[in-house]
Order: sequence, then C-alpha cells, then structure tokens
Amino acid sequence: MAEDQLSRAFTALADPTRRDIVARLSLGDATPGQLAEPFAMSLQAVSKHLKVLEEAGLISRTRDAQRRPCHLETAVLDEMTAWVDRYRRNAEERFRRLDAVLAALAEDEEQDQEETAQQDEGVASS
Amino acid sequence: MAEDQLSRAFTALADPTRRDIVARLSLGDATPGQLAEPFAMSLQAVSKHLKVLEEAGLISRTRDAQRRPCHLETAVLDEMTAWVDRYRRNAEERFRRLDAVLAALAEDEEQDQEETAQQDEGVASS
DNA sequence: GTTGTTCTCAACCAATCGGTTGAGAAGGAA
DNA sequence: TTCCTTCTCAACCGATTGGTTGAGAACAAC
Repeated sequence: MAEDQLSRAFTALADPTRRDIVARLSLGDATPGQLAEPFAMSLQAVSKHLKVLEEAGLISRTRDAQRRPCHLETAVLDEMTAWVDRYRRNAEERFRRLDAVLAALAEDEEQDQEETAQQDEGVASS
Repeated sequence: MAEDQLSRAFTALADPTRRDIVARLSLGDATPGQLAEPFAMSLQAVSKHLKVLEEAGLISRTRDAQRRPCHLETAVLDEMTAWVDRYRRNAEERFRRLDAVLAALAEDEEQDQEETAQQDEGVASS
C-alpha cells in the first residue's frame, strides 16, 4: 500500500465524526442525508467528511437518482490493522525475549547468591 | 478507551515521520537523538513528534542523565486494532449474510424460471 | 567553577483542517 | 414547464499542524 494512502486512512479515522460515520456504515449503506441526520452540523460538512473517507479508500459511492448511497470498503481497514499489528508484534516479541533473558539472569543470580551464601557462612551482610 | 484518546492515537499515526518512529521503536528503545538521526529535520521537530506520540499513549519516556530514552507502549496499538477490527467484522458479517440471501434468491429465481419455462412451453419470450 | 552534550520550551510562519454560508447541479413530482 | 429534494462545489474563517530558529534547562566531564 502507498505511504500516503495509509496516511489518509489514519487521518480519516482521527476525526470522531468520521469514525461515527464508519461505525454507522458498518451496519449498512446509507445516503449523505441519512448519515448527516444524527449530527449537529450542516449537510455540507458531512459531505466533506465523506469526501475525506472516499479519498482514503474507506468508502465508495454509487448513484440512485439524486441520492449518493455510501458503502464501507473493508480493504483499507485490513491494511490498517496489518500495519499496526506488525509493529505491535515486533515489540511484543522483543519483550518476550527480554523477559526470557531476565528470567535466565535471575536464575543465574539466584545460583550466585546460593554459592556466595555457602562461601560467606556466618558473615553478616553489609 | 476515551474517545479523544483514540483520536489522538489515529492522529499520531497519520504522520509518516511518526509512523517511522514507531517502526523504529518496535525494534528497541531509543533516545530522541538516535531517532532524529535518519530524518532531514531538526531535533526540535522530532521532539515535537515524540510529544504527540507520548500524549497519544503510544510511547513512554524514562530518564538516563541528559538522555530521555523512548519506549513503545503496545496497549494503545491494541485498542486501535480492536476498534478497526470491530467495524471491519460488522461489515464483513453483513456482506456474508447478504451473499447468503442473494444466493437463496438466485436459487428461487432459478426455480421460478424452470416453472415458468414449463408453463410457457412453445410461447415466444417478449 | 567552566565546557560540551542532550533535550525541551517558546515564538513564529505557511499550510491544512473542520466548520460555516451561498450558489447551483441533478433529478423526481406536480 | 415549475417546484422540491438531495447533494456537491466554492469561498471564507478561526484553530491546529508541522516545520523553523533561538534560548535555556539538566546533567556529565573536565
């Protein structure tokens, strides 16, 4: 996926109104008028939001007389989760390995302490 | 998760520089100086990006003398995939059901056509 | 102490964003 | 045709964004 496409997708979902629209569209296609209804803003503002979502590839629009029904496209949503998951996995795998190393070190430490304790029998610790 | 926290997270990842930083940090902690090195911009600019990432909860910062090592936090990444996946699943489940309905309709249609063909034997179609 | 390194803060600037209003295109209904 | 509905486009406005430079805080090293 092109870099700026991913930027557009994240930018699109950064706005709460646009996330609400995506949530609504996940339940079924809807016209701009229907989508604008729950919001305290003009139809033109919603129309702008739909343009942003369309340019991000998150929705597509068909035609039905004057109406322009909007349809949620899932491909870009897939790309977004793929990106986020990739680096989340990177980090978590790294933490897992680090934990293993720390656990091994802790075991060595325990071993060392036991040996030291044997050597230092009867000597007060500082 | 708070609504504006999610907005901050998506806003943070909307910028390519910040996505690069997250990718880099997924491989291991790093200081602002190390993170700024590959970019053709000032350290101050990178410092601002780190502030955005920190306020989104995507990174945390500790202290090591003058250095402020950055650490990737995966919790918010989880929240982001959870959000995206929720509505992707909604939509895909809906498409799956729609496909089933259409398949059923197509079968009925076939049935109807067979019956009509029997009734209309020898009659030219209009 | 002074010096050098690392990093953040403050002020500024051009560009973008999210809303507004007004105009008009596209198409069904009277 | 004329009206009404639905929607987009264009221009504008204030707030935010992503960069800059300059100043200075915090700390190690000398």
